[in-house]
Amino acid sequence: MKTPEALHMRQFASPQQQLALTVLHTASSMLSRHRALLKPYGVTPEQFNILRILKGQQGQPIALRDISSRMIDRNSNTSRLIDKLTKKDLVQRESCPNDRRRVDIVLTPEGLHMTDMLKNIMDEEMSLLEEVWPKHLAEAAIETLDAWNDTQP
Amino acid sequence: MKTPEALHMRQFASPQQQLALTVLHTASSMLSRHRALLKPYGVTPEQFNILRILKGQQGQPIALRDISSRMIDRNSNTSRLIDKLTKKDLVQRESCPNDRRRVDIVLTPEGLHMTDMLKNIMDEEMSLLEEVWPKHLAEAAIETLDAWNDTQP
DNA sequence: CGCTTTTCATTTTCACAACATTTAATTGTA
DNA sequence: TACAATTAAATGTTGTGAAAATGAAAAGCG
Repeated sequence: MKTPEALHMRQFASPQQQLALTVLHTASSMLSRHRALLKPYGVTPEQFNILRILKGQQGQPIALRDISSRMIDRNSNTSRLIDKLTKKDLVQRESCPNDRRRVDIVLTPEGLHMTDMLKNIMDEEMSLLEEVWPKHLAEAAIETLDAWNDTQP
Repeated sequence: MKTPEALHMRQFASPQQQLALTVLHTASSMLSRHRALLKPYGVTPEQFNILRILKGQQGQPIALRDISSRMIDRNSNTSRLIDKLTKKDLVQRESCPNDRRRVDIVLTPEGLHMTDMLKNIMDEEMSLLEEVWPKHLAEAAIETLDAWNDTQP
């Protein structure tokens, strides 16, 4: 269902305002799908975001603070999310010898396995997008949205 | 900051996947701004969403159920959000004579006043988008995103 | 050195989302 | 008409995001 229909809005103040609402609505809808896809595995999209970042580290430890700064949602409570992942034995905290304030995080073997599996599921979901969005239109939309993101600190 | 820089991602699996992450990141960033803008008035974006829907009704009552169906985030607990707004005397519950299960919601005069003020603030915020997004690019991005939304129920 | 400031992680508080259950009213149907 | 099924809203519980407060360690500086 397209955004105007979904929000029961016949007309918008401007195309720019309509795009803003469309972005918010689309993100909410995508996130719902991701949540449902990951749910059977007891992992939330926010937790998967962390797993994905850790996988990108290829075994190299990364400080909690640096995980936070790379997350889609900057303000989430990373400490608590790491707690959850630790309880599931997917990640492990390690003390950082040269700076005792820091806490390094690494994937456990089990966490790596889980991440690989979830990544397959999410990649499959993402590949559906390729049938909906022609490459050049996707690239154009990225440029448009990032033009705004670039005005933000 | 553009999305790849913000997420510290050098490259993406596909432009489509990059767009998905860009949409999620943009929405999160926009919502943060809205939250901060509305905060001085003790209203959250979710609550403002309801106020905006009610204003669109132009004084005509609307059932709680119909508010839910028009919200950007479909999953929110509208009953409780209405509670918050009622406590602030911004909206009022009214019994619906032809169906006593339903509860009609209307803006109070104070709520209308508050909504007008907040709408001005949000419209000003939205007008900044007009400087960033040329009209035709905004229209193109809307079409692209809604092509995906249209595949969703 | 000693002191303040900054940085990093955790904890806390509040608001909302997710999901299940409950209560009440209406509809459908034998 | 009786009664089950459905619908609407409220409520209870748990988890989580947002933002601020707290505590501990390091850095900066007179």
